[in-house]
Amino acid sequence: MTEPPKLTRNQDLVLGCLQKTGTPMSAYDILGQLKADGIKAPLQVYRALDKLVAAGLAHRLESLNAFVACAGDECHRRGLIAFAICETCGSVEEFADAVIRQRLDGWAEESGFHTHSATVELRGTCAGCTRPH
Amino acid sequence: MTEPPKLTRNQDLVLGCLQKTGTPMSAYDILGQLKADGIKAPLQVYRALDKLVAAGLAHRLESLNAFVACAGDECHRRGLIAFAICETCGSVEEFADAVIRQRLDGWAEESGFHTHSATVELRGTCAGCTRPH
DNA sequence: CTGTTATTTGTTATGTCATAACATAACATC
DNA sequence: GATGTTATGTTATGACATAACAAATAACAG
Ligand SMILES: [Zn+2]
Ligand SMILES: [Zn+2]
Ligand SMILES: [Zn+2]
Ligand SMILES: [Zn+2]
Repeated sequence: MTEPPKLTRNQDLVLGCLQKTGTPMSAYDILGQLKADGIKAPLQVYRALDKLVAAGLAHRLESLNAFVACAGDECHRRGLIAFAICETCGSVEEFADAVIRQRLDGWAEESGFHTHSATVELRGTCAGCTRPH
Repeated sequence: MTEPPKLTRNQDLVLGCLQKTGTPMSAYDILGQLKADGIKAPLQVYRALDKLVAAGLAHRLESLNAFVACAGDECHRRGLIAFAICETCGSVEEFADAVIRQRLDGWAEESGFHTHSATVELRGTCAGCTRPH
């Protein structure tokens, strides 16, 4: 449905790093990992992240000031995504809920608010960390 | 219903500053405003903010890395609050939606996720800024 | 009142996240 | 190959947040 974004070298490196790690990373975490690949300055990372986020290939977690590769299990790239972030193991689950979206849209409509973007993030403990084995 | 928290001097100064301004302020914004009152270091502000947020008298806006006084119109201090942040005028509206809360709780229940805190923030343009006059 | 404990405050230094500004290189398209 | 556009490299700086320790103050039992 969406076009292949054709990543540049830096974008590819940054996305690969996020995917390999699987859990949220700060831009400086990524920078540290990619020193060997010639990435030397924060801006190189932030610029790549901007594009990846815009393309829906990565997400910014506002409550963490960090980034994570899109899980992409379902085609959620249109519409509101929620994140559940485990504070113990760092895992992130993405889920989309049409009802939540509908309620937020409904509130906006009633209030005359024009939404540009929405953030829905849960912080807590994931199932795996609650029952250790 | 909840007891009067009995604010300390610094907490009172910081809350007053937030209330007077009405729109989100960073800790350093507050610091700048309160230099005259003897507040000299970021930590004094952050410590006061921690307590105010814990008491529900102020809120942290994750997507802004900033803080705002609680609007407190309704007794929303128990349960999930959503924020609509105008990117034009900086105004913030708080609202609580039981259905959203229920959906998030439902997802958590199904997934075995134990939620410690939730963030719901909309960024966009408020009614006043959409229709200027 | 007095000693003990817990909380709050003051202060310095440092750590972490993000962007401004400007120069250069790569790439497309005519 | 000139031109406009996008991506990069680099240095410096700005913005947000906390560590660590010392001093003052509040709370409270004896
Ligand atoms: Zn995703
Ligand atoms: Zn976990
Ligand atoms: Zn509130
Ligand atoms: Zn507005």
